[in-house]
Amino acid sequence: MSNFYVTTPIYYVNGAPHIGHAYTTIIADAMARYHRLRGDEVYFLTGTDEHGLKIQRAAEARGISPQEMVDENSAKFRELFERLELTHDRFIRTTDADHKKVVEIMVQRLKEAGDIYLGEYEGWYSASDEAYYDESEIEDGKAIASGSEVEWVEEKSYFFKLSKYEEPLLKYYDEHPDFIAPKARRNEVRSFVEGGLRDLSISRTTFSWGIPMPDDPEHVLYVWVDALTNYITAVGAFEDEERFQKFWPADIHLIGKDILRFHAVYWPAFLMSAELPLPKQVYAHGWWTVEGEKMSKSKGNFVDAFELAQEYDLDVLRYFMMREMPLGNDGNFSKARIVERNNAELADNLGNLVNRALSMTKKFIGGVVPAVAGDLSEEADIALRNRSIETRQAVDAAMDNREIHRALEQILALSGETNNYIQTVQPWALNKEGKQDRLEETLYNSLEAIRFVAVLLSPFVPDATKAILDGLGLDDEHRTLASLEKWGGLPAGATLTRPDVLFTKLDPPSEEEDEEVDSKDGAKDKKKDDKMSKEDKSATNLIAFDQFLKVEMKVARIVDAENVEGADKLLKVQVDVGEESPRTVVAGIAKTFAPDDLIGRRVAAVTNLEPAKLFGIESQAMLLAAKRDDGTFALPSFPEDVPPGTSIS
RNA sequence: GGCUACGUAGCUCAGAUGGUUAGAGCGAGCGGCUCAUAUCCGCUAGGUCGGGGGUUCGAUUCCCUCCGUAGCCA
Repeated sequence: MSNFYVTTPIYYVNGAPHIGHAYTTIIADAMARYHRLRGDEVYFLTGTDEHGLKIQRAAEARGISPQEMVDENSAKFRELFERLELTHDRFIRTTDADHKKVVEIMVQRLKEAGDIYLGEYEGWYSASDEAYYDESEIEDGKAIASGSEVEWVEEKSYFFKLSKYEEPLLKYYDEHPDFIAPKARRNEVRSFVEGGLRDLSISRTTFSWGIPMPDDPEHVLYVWVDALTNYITAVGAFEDEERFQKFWPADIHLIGKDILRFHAVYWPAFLMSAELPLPKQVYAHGWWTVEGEKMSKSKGNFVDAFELAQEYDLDVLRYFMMREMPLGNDGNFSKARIVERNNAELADNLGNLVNRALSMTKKFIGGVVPAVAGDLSEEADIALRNRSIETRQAVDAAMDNREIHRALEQILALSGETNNYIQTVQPWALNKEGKQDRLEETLYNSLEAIRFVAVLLSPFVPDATKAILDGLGLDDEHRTLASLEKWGGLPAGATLTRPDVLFTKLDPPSEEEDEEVDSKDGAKDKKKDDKMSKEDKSATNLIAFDQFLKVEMKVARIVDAENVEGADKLLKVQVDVGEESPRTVVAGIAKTFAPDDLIGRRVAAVTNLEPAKLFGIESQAMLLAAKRDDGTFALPSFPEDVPPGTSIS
């Protein structure tokens, strides 16, 4: 048993939570739950970052106090995390009293180390980006990168001697190869630090919504000292030494890759200066694209986290996010993929496994977990047992390596293996043959394997697995990782209750929906408008003119035609569409036309269709024809004076 | 422009410190079972392992170069 401390970033409360916030926090939650299952003492921290000029201005604009504003916005995050059934131990806010106190002490420490001095800061500043820009990054009074307005600002500022920590940081990275993960990120940070570090401005006088600089309240602390310090506030820094010892350093700071530098450079430097231990790992995860496109304000395709939670079952959402995307990679949030994984892996594989095993137990032996001899002798039984125990170990290893997707892969593979086992031992046949003892053995083994699956999966898919474990009549003791060290932990005698459908199958998105998403351009309007117009269109079956323009149609002269062997409907046709050589087209009109009827005719062809293979022949275009009710075809024809390749519109 | 990754079956990805027939899941095709949520099981598919060059007895795995993609930096 050990301790495990996991953090998410604290989220800036200047907007509504989106999919990225949900993702990070869900991962942290799964890690926390997993370690609890392992018997570790866990502390899971998340929260909100609430100071800064942006907030101050937004509050002014609304005519409310900054505090009111952040209370309101922070509540949204808290509410979201409740909706997502997350199990954080604390939701910290940078406006919390204890946090302010710790920040002050932290600054004091940095000062005592001689790492803070008063200087002058000037430059082009964008309030909305909260960033200074170099002269070269400005055009027409706007930041090129973000397009936001900049103003020339000169102010006194306290600086942190970041430059002093260049060497110590590099040394630390080299001595702790896992400190920054994934590896590619480590290289990135390393080369950034190697390029030289400038001292860091840590205070501002241009706004007041923040924690005042100790001994100089004209200044408020600028974001990073304030925000990053939350990680130690929550575990009792400078306050509860015992607790602090227990959980600090954190095992993992989970972050998005956009804030890597702050966590992998500034934060460790602050901690070195304050003579505190550094976190064991900073892990930068990737971003979700949405249906293949980057999320961005300009595209208006931000996925609102509440909508997400409403649209999908929580278990499915969690499972999908963690299974689909290796931590550290980018991933694509696509409805089709969610449906696929839900249906194939959760509903068909696992859901059906549980259902079939429980119903057999009920039907064949009265729904009570049978008592069986402890020793396994059948090969299939032994294989299933070994596989279960190996899976437990593999999942453990995967979690230590932060390979959540692998862990899930392993667990679902065990579910598949259990389906396989049932297929092999065929309890229904044993029942028919009256082989009662063997029947009970096989059912017991199936149920025990299901217990392994459900326990292992419980940190990731909490609700459905709870239903399974409840169904097996298990007490808490039999739901721990420790209870999976040996096979046979499922207590006999419990009466099973079959849970309701665990995972509802979802309908795959229609092609229409797919296309709509694909063709979604920069429309910044709300989705509602979007949906409306789409509905209108689909209702009347209209397509936009530009959609029509995508179809390339040409006059095609048929130069040759022959029957396709083995296919009574198909003709292999060579058509001249004004290109160097004729194209091969496979057309389904053999029942109406004999090859000889066609040669020389000028017809219409779609020439930019994806090639398709029919009976091994690649069809490089499509002939247009009218299909009569009786299934025969009529071809259009063009006069002799229209050359092949003439475009039709 | 510099740096760092990556480019493997239709799709999503594994993998090899260089060595017999390069793997999985999904999709597709075929066959089987019937306990079950039209579920489950088995078999099949032949992908120049981005292009070219080099090192080597042997490279998809090492090196160089080119092309493409992504990230970081300027």
